[in-house]
Amino acid sequence: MKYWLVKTEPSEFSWEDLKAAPGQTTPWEGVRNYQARNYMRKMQVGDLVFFYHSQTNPLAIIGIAIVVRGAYPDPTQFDPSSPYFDPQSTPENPRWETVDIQYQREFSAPISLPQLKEIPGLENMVLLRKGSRLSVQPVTEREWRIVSALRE
DNA sequence: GCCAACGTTGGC
DNA sequence: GCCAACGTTGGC
Repeated sequence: MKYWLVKTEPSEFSWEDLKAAPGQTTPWEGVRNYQARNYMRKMQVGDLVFFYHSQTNPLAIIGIAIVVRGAYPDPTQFDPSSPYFDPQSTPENPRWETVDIQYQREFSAPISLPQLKEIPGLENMVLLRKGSRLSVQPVTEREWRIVSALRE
């Protein structure tokens, strides 16, 4: 099993949206970055995912989701009415993929970015690296244990 | 709203 | 294949 972190602007798709989704499950659509896509390709059913809110207050990890379906072509790339439409992508040769994630648990309180920066052992976490913009990131097992131990 | 960091595009 | 220009992300 592997561990991951996904970033989202809550004005686009929030933790509350995930909880309210049918089956508390959503396709993680709209990722249009090759590195992030490549990580999604490595995601397997049962992998755990930190859910992080960006561009908001507080900047924080809110809870944990679980991968319930591994990578498959992101349907929004074929939909001309979608903001994620990619005219260069075809069903025969799709460029972008998505995974399905499901709500797993919510932390008793969000773990904020400033707080994470204080915690020994997280110095190399991708989220905390300067200029890191990756919206889908790997988390090491050790980082996962340190962060999840901060909350019930 | 600013701006640093990063990714992508396209001329050459 | 280089790299300047441009667009986007995201913390502050």
